[in-house]
Amino acid sequence: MGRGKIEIKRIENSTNRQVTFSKRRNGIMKKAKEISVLCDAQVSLVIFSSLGKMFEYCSPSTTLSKMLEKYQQNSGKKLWDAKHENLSAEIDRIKKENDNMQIELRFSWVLSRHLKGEDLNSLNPKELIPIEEALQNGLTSVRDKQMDYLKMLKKNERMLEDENKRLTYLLHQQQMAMEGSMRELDIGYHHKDREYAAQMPMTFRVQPIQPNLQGNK
Amino acid sequence: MGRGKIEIKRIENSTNRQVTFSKRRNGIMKKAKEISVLCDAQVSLVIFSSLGKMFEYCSPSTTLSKMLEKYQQNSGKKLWDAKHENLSAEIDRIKKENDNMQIELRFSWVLSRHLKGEDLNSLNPKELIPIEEALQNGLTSVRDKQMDYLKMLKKNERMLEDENKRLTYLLHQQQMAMEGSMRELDIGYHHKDREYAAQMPMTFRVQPIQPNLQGNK
DNA sequence: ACCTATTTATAATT
DNA sequence: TAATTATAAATAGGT
Repeated sequence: MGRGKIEIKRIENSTNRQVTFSKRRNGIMKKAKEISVLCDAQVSLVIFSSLGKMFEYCSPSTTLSKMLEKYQQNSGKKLWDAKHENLSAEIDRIKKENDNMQIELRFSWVLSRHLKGEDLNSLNPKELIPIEEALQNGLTSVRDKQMDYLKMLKKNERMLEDENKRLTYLLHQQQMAMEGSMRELDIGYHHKDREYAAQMPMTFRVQPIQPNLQGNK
Repeated sequence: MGRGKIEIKRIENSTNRQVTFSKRRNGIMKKAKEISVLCDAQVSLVIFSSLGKMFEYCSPSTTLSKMLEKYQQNSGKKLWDAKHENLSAEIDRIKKENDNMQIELRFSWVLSRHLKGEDLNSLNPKELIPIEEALQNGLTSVRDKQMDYLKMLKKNERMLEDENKRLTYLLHQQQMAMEGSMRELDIGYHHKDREYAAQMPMTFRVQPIQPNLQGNK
């Protein structure tokens, strides 16, 4: 069917192979269409080239999905049931995980409730004891922690107060020094001290800090 | 391609159509095989005759399932619709549920830990307050419940003691009555009282109950 | 991609 | 239905 007869075996020359593929692909597609029309048949044809490019034909009266459905009915072979079973298994796995978590959650939830003193009627006196202990311990821990925080705050406060005093003192000293040197340099402007102070940037004005933290004796 | 040219349209003569189908089916199958071999291509071909008979070709290097898998990847079309979609949706749904539960579980777990006085460093002082309150309430509830049980036990104990006294009294009376009537009926057997008592069923012997419950004053 | 000699497929006939 | 055969169609190799 050409200038020379060819053996049906892989064409080693890559270019030739490509060309032949293209020609024969067209040919087979055409044949598929023709048999569909002439013989009222349903044809589905999927071709992948050696480079992975895909080509497809499906008779106009149907779809690939329908064809495959019929295929399964006809052949008894399962095309997507493997996938299907994988998914089902996945579902089972996740559901199990879910159940376990639900149990854990329920457990944790019940414990929380008991620790909050709720739903105690479901417990017998013996079961109340560890709960009571846990609560006692919890309360102790929480109060210890609060005490820690308190101590920390007070310590901080003290440090800030000390630092404040120090700064106040330093600034006062500085101010005194400045006023002193000004008086020496320019006695005439002495009466304008208030104006001068008003022009001074805020950062240089000395204000004793009023801590608003509540210290208890 | 034959003794005469034919138009590509449905062959009305049924026999001719069948014959043509058969011939062309062979032809197309052969072509499919050839392109597979010559061009290193993968071909899947499914044909249904107008009477529903199925014919199939698939390149030896692959299977229909694999081809269809590749088809889906390549085309983005979904072949295994409803069932598959449903399962996937189910998986998504359950996974979401799972995630939510995990979050809840984590939350509940952290709360439990806090209520047990663990991991308190992750809380700031403000957050400690509700925990402390919850613990205080919990402890109160638990102790109330314990007190309830105690009261119930003591009440029970009292009731049992009273009942005991009553029964002891009744039995004693009965015994006295029996001994009296025996003495009247059979004075000669009076000295065999001890033997008689030994043959008496245990249930009729009066024993004062010794409660082993610890009553506090 | 086009051409065309040649092979191949197949429509009509037996 | 199967074989035959004349002819249409497909295509290999060349340009």
